[in-house]
Amino acid sequence: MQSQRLPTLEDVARVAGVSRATVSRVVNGIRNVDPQLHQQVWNAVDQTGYVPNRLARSLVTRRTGTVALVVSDSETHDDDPFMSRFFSDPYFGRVVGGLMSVLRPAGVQLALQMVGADGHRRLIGDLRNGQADGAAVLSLPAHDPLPGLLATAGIPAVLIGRPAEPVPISYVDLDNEAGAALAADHLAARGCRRPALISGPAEVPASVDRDSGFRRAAARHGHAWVPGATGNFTRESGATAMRELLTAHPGLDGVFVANDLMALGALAVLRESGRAVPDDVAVIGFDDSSAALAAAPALTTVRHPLEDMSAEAARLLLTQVETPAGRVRSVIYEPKLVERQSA
Amino acid sequence: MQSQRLPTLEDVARVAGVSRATVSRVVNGIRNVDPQLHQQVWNAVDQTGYVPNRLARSLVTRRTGTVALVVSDSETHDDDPFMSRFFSDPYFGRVVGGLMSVLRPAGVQLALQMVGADGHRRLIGDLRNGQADGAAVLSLPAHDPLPGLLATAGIPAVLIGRPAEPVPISYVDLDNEAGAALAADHLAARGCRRPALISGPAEVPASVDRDSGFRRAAARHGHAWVPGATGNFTRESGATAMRELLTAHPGLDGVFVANDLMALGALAVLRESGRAVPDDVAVIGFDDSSAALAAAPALTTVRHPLEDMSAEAARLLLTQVETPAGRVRSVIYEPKLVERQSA
DNA sequence: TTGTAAGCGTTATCAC
DNA sequence: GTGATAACGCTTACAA
Repeated sequence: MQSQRLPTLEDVARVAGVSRATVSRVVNGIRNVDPQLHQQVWNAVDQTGYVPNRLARSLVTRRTGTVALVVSDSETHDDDPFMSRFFSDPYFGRVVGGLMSVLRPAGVQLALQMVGADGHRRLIGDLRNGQADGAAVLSLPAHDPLPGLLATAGIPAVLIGRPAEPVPISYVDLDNEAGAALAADHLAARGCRRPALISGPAEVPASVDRDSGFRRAAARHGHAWVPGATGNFTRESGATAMRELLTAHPGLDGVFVANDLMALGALAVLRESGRAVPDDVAVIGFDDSSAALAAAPALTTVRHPLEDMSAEAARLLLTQVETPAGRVRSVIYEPKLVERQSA
Repeated sequence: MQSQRLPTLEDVARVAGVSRATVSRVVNGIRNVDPQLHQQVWNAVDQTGYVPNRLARSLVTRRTGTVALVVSDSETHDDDPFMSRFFSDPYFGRVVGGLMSVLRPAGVQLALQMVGADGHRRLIGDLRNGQADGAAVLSLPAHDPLPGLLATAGIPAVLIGRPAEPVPISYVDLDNEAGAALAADHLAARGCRRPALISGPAEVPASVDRDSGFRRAAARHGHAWVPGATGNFTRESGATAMRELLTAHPGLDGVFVANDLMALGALAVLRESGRAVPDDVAVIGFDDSSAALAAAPALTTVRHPLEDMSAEAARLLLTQVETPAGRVRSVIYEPKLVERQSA
């Protein structure tokens, strides 16, 4: 019971008693058309239930009204399901929400494109072919060639999170170093004498920045060296890292954790170990995701305005789509510390 | 500096010294072609950097290799930003992850389609026009006409969460009533004498089922009536509801909350009020989302295997795309109780 | 202002 | 096996 063929411009034209071209003009709101016919055409559209075929339209206009959200698939190498981890991280949802908040009013749709190391050529080809009008790219592994490929292909694109190497491509980012410094300062101000650090994966530029930002600021406060452990941004990895740290440095009295999810894990381990937060150990997270409020005690954290950043990314992207000649631009957001109970 | 026109089949054909048709056959892996030419063609493809144009292809094949993830926009009427709320809820990410786990290996892409009450006709039209091969639809408001429209249009589609009214359309769902009953039973088994209930929004079928399932089971345990309050699935609304409940029924000793996020809010309020969980008040959530583990104490909750369900939804959808004639099917998952510390 | 006709890049149906 | 050629549904010069 396949549904019937849909009415086409041709059908509408026949009903309205005009040519295909005229119907096209009316449907696309082009002025030069007799009000009389204008009306006839719209009637015919209603009568036939005509809906323009976007594919056909895009084929000729080279515009799709869609942008791609490109997500790197490369982390899949950890055998554990990358996808469920990535997608259920608050990060993904916040980005989608932010993008949609400007895309939707603009009538632009979002297509999710997961791309592995092998898929680059295909992706670039699809984009150049007009599969989408542009691409928003989520934080990639450090040396991913994608930004460069997009740039040289001249595809409207914006990165969410700076590229690891300089590339002539627009991006939005947070000043991660400054954010981490805020955390170090706050810990120092509370009087922490033995701060420690739980970092994110070294392949992610943001991790690197948070790590160096914290260490640099800690050094300013007289801590030439800060013990650290590394996680992969999941709650579990945060717990593991905290355990390591506690074993090696039982006397630590403050810890900066590179994202809230890992901080949650750290909090749980501290509780198990009988340490009070913040009195015995102060904990500062990063992101101010929903996890921060869920934590007990509520997490002091560095606010990462991801929704705003993503919305801005969408605006930059849309601008680029309109004006492909435009300059490469970057927008850097300033983090701020959200003081709650954990530090 | 617009990038050049991409090579087309025609270009490849010229380079390979064959006809367009032959190139098409080779690229699409159709057998009847001389191994000699086969090689020539692939060489030409490499040499030119040819990538098939999906739009053009889809226009004729009526297949896009894309499915739509349809999200209702209707909740936007609460002025507060629906999008950020919806997208940052773990629900969204878990669904996307589940869908992708089967779509991605199948080489199928996902396009996000937000649709308001006005957008139905357009959406159906786009889908019938072959904008996507099928649609996965996320839990809609109770009386949304969309499922019916999809069914009568004969569009391959599957609902995640049952339709409020019977409609000949495939869906996956959780036995929400049974899940809520599990919670009621557990509370009774712990010896709770004064259970209470925090429900989700009445427009969502799942809320209704959890509500009725809990009440019915509570009745079996001798609680003819259970005091309740209603939230909207956000953490804050859970806190508010808990406050109401505590004011009206200070003696309650157990509460079933219709999702984990609201349970988080409830937990915070109970803590503020000086009540110990689970000793003074036992709390059971629903979903077993990441929030459940983040909670302190860790949340006892009803497991909702959303990733599995979404993966199954994707499989059902793909099957329907292959075999449009196929039967309407539903798959109902059994919930189970995950005992942690809050009850 | 309106119509005619030439594409957009594929696939698919034919003959050869 | 392979190559013309007609769709697919639309936009857009160019004519009228």
